[in-house]
Amino acid sequence: MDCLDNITNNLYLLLLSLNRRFFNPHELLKNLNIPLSHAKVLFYLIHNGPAPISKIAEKLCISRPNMTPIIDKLVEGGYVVRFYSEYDRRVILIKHTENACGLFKSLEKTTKDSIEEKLKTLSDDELQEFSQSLNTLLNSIKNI
Amino acid sequence: MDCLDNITNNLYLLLLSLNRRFFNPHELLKNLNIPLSHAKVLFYLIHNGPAPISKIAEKLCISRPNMTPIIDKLVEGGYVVRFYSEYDRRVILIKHTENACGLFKSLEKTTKDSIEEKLKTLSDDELQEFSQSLNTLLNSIKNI
DNA sequence: TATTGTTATACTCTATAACTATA
DNA sequence: TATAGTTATAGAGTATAACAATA
Repeated sequence: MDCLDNITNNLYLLLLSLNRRFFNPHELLKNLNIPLSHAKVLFYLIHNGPAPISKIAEKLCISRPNMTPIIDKLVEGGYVVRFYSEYDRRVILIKHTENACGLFKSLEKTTKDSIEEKLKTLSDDELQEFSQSLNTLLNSIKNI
Repeated sequence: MDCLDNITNNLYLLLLSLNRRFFNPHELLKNLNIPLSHAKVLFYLIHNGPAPISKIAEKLCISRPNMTPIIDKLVEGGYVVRFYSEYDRRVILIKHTENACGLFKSLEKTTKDSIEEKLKTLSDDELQEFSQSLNTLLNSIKNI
């Protein structure tokens, strides 16, 4: 029976290996050719839906005053739109556009193509075993 | 038999999940309370040994002129030292100190503690299965 | 002539305090 | 009085071109 320490260490190693050999989200977002903070805002909106500026700032640890130029640039680029809340006229909500989705879709495709290239170096048997283990991990992680 | 597309997609999902639920190296380095570029230089030196300034700059995609203030700060903090190459007097080599090792060691401990906390929510059976799958993945990844 | 590291400088991103408008 | 978003502004990080020392 592996002890918890050992498993923890292996999971730590797995993360480092995956991030080195496949991709890490930080390097990935840099490939969008927009500042990292802008990319994080788009990523947040795509995964969480429209949100007030203060909420985005709080969740992403970006200071509220800096949100103004960030949103300005994203509006300029056609990646988000501003609209007032119906319930509180102080609140401005931000919503991502189809344009933003397209940006991330193409990034996802590039990444997956690169992963696929690397997986091809495994034999069929190895790949099958790899796939089963992958499914087990994904299921366990859902329970955490 | 799972197709390659499917496996690729699952690996992509695994990376995103792990980075969200456990840690991602970028967020991790931010916890060092030094700028990300400084942390990356230290990480590079610890994993690759002493190196000339231009080489570090090239590998980490940092412009050479910006290396000067970065190294200055790291020297100030006692994390690295400069020394001249014996073979080429133009070259200044950078070496990390024990101080830098300590910084990363404590970061690693904090991270592993947090991972361990999360793994504790799994049942013994789940944990055992998790551990086996983890080992399989680590082995396959070595072959990629 | 080419390369290493530096200086000078302008630009962008970031952090803090103070402001307005709404509640 | 408290909150949302903005403005103003200073500071830190980054990118480009030009420089001195060495090869």
